[in-house]
Amino acid sequence: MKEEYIIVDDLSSFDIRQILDCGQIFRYAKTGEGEYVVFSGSKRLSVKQDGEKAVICGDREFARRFFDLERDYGAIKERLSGLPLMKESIAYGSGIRILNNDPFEMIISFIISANNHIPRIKGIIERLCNDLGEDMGGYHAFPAAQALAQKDENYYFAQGAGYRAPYLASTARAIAEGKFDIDSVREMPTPQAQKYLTSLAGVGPKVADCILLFGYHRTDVFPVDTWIKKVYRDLIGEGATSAQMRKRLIDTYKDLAGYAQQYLFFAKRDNG
DNA sequence: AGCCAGGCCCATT
DNA sequence: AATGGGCATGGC
Repeated sequence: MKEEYIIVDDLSSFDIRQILDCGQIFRYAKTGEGEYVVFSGSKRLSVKQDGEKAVICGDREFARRFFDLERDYGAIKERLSGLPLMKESIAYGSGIRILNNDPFEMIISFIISANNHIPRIKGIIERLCNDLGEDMGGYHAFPAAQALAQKDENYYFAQGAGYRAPYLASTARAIAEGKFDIDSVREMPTPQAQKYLTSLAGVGPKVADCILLFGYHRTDVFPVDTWIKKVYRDLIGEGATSAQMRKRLIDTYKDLAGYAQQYLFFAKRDNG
């Protein structure tokens, strides 16, 4: 297999550390200073970044889409910078990009993420991949729905999924049996897509928004988690429910809400 | 040691 | 429609 790579020489909107650490992906590892390996579905990419450029090794066409390289993040940040709360968080996470990750992987991963710690989420997902994912020669793919559907909730308990175990078994089965059609989500307006996704066990409003944002690049959503609640309380005030926060934040940032959410989330969680 | 984590489900009101 | 208790696990 020939060695393919992409060079990103404009780093004004590309920082691999920020892209990976902003909470949108769980399968990656730091392999050195400015060096990372990243997994999505059955793919593996490696990235080396210094002060001048980033080099992405792996399937070029896949990488271009995965890292959302066609999109003008300068223009997005320019538009957002005039809106409330944005200036400082954009300055802090100026190299963030929203990945185009695999929808099924996002569904399973964010079910596991509910009320959980990121290091533990990573561990559970890694165990599932090693155990049930196709051996790609040196690493394992994310497991197919059919592989996950063959396991029952006892298995997921044993992998450390806790009370999410039955959700994983149920959702994997629904998808493997074709009762839930992952591709049909693409055709749905966002509210309908959210409603459809929440029909899956373990998927509520927040997890659905994460799936839509990271798996379908639907940016008119705003996942409200504990970190966003902290931001909201600090900057706006007490008393609002998650649904009220979500509505107000989408009203504020509109079609760019998903981007705004990542800048706010990362600045709060990474920087405090 | 106890609090908390990228919340959801379900019973109750 | 809205609210609140319960929940497995392990990092800190």
